[in-house]
Amino acid sequence: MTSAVAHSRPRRRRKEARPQELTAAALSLFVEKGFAATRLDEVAARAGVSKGTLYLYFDSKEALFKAVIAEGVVPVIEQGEALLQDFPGDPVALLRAILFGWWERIGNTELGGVPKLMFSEARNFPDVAAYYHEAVIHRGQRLIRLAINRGIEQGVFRQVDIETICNVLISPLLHLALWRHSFASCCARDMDAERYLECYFDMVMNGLGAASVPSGDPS
Amino acid sequence: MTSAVAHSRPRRRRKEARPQELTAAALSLFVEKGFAATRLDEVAARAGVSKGTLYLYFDSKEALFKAVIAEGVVPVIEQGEALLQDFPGDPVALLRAILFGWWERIGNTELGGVPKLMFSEARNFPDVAAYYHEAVIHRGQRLIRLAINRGIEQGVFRQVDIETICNVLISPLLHLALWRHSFASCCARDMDAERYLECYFDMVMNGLGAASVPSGDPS
DNA sequence: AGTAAATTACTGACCGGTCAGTTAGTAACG
DNA sequence: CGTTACTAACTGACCGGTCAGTAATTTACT
Repeated sequence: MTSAVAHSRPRRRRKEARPQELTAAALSLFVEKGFAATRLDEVAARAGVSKGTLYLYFDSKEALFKAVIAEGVVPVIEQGEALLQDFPGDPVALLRAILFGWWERIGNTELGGVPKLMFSEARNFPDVAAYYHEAVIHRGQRLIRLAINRGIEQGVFRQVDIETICNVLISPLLHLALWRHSFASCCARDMDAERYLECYFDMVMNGLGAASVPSGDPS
Repeated sequence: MTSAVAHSRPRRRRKEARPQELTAAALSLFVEKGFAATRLDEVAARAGVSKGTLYLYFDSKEALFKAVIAEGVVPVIEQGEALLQDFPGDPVALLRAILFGWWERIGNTELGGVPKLMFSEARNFPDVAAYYHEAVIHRGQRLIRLAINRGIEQGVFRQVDIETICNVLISPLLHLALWRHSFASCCARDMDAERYLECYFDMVMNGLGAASVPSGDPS
């Protein structure tokens, strides 16, 4: 972050930093108000520039959308792949690290609004959807699949339909993230995230036939 | 006899049937293209009337949205409540009937697009969201909760956080429905529903500590 | 019966606001 | 000076909502 300077907003020339600032502003607003409801004037304003400037760096609103994903979510997937690569612990701990890692780095952050965005807009922007599917979903599924596979090989998990189960396993996390970015704001009685996650992981481990490990707090 | 103009449609007056026809058309289009992207001209056209007529029956686009829910989803919830009332079988069969019933009557029909609609638009239309939460979500949660409770009382299910687990249980079904109305259209081969449901219910039953079908699991 | 008057379901052109995208021009550098 | 990052005013399509008018149907009267 650049130190905030004069309020009078002198024109600044910061070609290097602009794209990052714009995608950050766009992520916030997309998550907050939805893609369609976000005006590009707002995105530009929040990034401290005019709408014209935005168009110097991105060809269209859709291109900005794609950039938000590429800068925001994809790096987290890469972190996950690195984690899998050299993970020391047992399969239960690995699976836990992946699922709770998803929650910590995506679900429980501003990025948690991205799945909602994607479900909402996939039909309207098939190109973006295809990119997201390839760069995020597919790779995320692979992460979980490999972790479960490792567990089955070691006899820690029972035999399951690996290909399918990764989608089942991620569902409750997605659900919680979707909830937070939709109904949560209009329902006093909220889902308690901590309780939800505990209940969820307990359920998953029982479902996989692994003795439920009394879990320390994530983070 | 070249009666020149051969006008298109003769005007028909069908006051009774209109609201139903309009909500049906609206459901199709909302599910197909999303709420924001659906133009009221289209809805009217599909129902065989003009946009002006639509406004004779509904005050606004939002009112039409609410009517779509009230006519489409709420009756199914009521069916579920009737099912619970006088269900003959054991808790496992009851829970199965509720969850698979949801899939058959909502997830696997046109109504399966409604959850996506709601997650997408809840923030933009808090009134509709509040109505949906009260008339659908809350009552749906109650159904599952009662079924699980019955299972615990009879010692068929293990002790779990009932309040929380109903949200976990419904997640994979929601996920599948969301998928079908978003990425499915842009990803050639993905998510076989039957296989998914089988894997899902097997997981749920193991997670609840009830031996599903096959494995001679002790205790 | 016929037919005129009254009622009501319906139409479609129109309005006003919104917003993605453009461009002519301005300020900040070297 | 020239180049370039940037701005602000602009455009044009789009769409929710309106309303003056029209066609279908019923009622009233002969």
